[in-house]
Amino acid sequence: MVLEVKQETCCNVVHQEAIDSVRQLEPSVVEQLSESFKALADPTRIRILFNLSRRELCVCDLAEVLGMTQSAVSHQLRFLKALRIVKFRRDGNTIYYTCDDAHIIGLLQMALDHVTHTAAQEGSE
Amino acid sequence: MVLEVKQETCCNVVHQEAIDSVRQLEPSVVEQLSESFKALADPTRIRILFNLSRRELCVCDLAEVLGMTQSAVSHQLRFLKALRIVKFRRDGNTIYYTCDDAHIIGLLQMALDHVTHTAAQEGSE
DNA sequence: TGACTATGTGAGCAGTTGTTCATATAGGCG
DNA sequence: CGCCTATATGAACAACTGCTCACATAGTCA
Repeated sequence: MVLEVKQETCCNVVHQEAIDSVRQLEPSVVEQLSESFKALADPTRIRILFNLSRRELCVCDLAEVLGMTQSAVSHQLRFLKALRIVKFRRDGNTIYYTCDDAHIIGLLQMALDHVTHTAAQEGSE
Repeated sequence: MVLEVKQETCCNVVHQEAIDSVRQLEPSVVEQLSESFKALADPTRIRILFNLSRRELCVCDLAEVLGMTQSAVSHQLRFLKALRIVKFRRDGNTIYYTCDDAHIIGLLQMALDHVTHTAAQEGSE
């Protein structure tokens, strides 16, 4: 019988009590979390969501406001639609989008508050 | 003199008052926002930050807890260090990391509350 | 119906990301 | 010093992202 010298982990200084004490998040929860944050992890999507949380806009309006092509905006809206973060209604040829996802808007607002608050603080220091 | 038929925007149904009413975020603000969300937009980083917000852990501990290589964890910690989201202290060969970034922890907690709350709701419906 | 318009979408491409592998660094200890 | 260990890091690579371009779709209006 061979005495196995298992090098399972990167080192031997694993603090067992520390590891045991950690509450692990469920994989599905972690996935959902990262999905939410991914939606907000892009400047274009942040600007789209910020605008759509304040008023209904059609794709053209968004393209104009963001200074981007209609196609680029449409692709991002598709992404946000798939995550059910934005809603839309059709009026003739025009499609109006909105964002009433309280969760996403909450995250965005919280981060925005922090950034503007921090900036104001640094300005007064 | 040629009559220019400029097709500047994607269409002509741009709602001018809508566009004028939009308050645009400053580019630097948008960058800061997306930077924060990017930090949380990856399952590995979410798990690292969640653990480090609850207790101090060394790289080995994290690798063990996450079931990942020391190298992979170290690369992510480097990323989080660059954003000043995690702090560390050296004790001999061992380096202990923590996360006391209230902003990031707040975002993570808010999203976590929403996910677990939503899951609980759906379970009871 | 047919021309026109607003939006959607697939392919392609450059840039980014997250990991692995091999190796470097840096402290501890004999 | 020399060897061991914990961590850091550069290169490489596959996967993913966000955009552009060309074209498809679907509604309007004559």
